[in-house]
Amino acid sequence: MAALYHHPAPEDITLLPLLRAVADPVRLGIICHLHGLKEANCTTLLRGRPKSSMSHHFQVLREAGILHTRVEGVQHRNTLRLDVLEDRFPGLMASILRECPTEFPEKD
Amino acid sequence: MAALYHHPAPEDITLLPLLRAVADPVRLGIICHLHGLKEANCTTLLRGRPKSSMSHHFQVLREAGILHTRVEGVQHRNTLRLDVLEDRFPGLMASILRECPTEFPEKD
DNA sequence: CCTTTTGTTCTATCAACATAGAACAATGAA
DNA sequence: TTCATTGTTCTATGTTGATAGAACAAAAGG
Repeated sequence: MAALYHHPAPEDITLLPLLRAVADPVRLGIICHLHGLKEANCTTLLRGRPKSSMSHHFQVLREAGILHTRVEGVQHRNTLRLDVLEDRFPGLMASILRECPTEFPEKD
Repeated sequence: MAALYHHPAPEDITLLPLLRAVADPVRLGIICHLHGLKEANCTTLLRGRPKSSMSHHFQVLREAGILHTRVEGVQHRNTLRLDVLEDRFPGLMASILRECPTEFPEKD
């Protein structure tokens, strides 16, 4: 596994990549789930999807500045960077999280 | 031209299609420009792009519930549905419009 | 009627991206 | 060391969607 992840600095988080990252049903599900759980690893949110797919989505969210990954032993714990995002784009995540479905969908 | 456009009712505007509509550089530019101009027709925002491309983007924005098109003679005037969007997703458009670039980019 | 302007629809093409299997890497435990 | 667990990386595949030309449609004016 990569020893380190790169988390963009707040000033390097830009709107368009952030919107593109959020505008996907699986990633929106991850966001909502993380909002509820506060912290979760990749496997916890698989829901029948392959690990490689989920790993990809976590990467997109990470590079967009939406979540932070902390390595703890063999697990990688992810949290939303809500404080940073609120600072950078006030009200944006709040308006999205307010709409949070319901349930993180199973695959299919 | 189509005699009528279909504008989704506020309760039929959902988050994911809205985010997908906004998460495009050209459409984000249209939104920001409309925010400044209050009203504009398709041709006004061409910026060297073909009409068919812009017409497509206006359609996506319309079907996502983001803008309203009013036919006036041969021109179709577009406005943001800010009141509806604010009602449906409080703070969302505000946080996006706050980031409005700058300038609507020329093609290339 | 003919022409101009505006914008849509049709169609094709191309690129970006989501999906997913397989191999690999890293940690911890037996 | 050996094995299991976790997650990444590589690679291929398939689908979605943006781009754009061409034909079409509707309105207004001559």
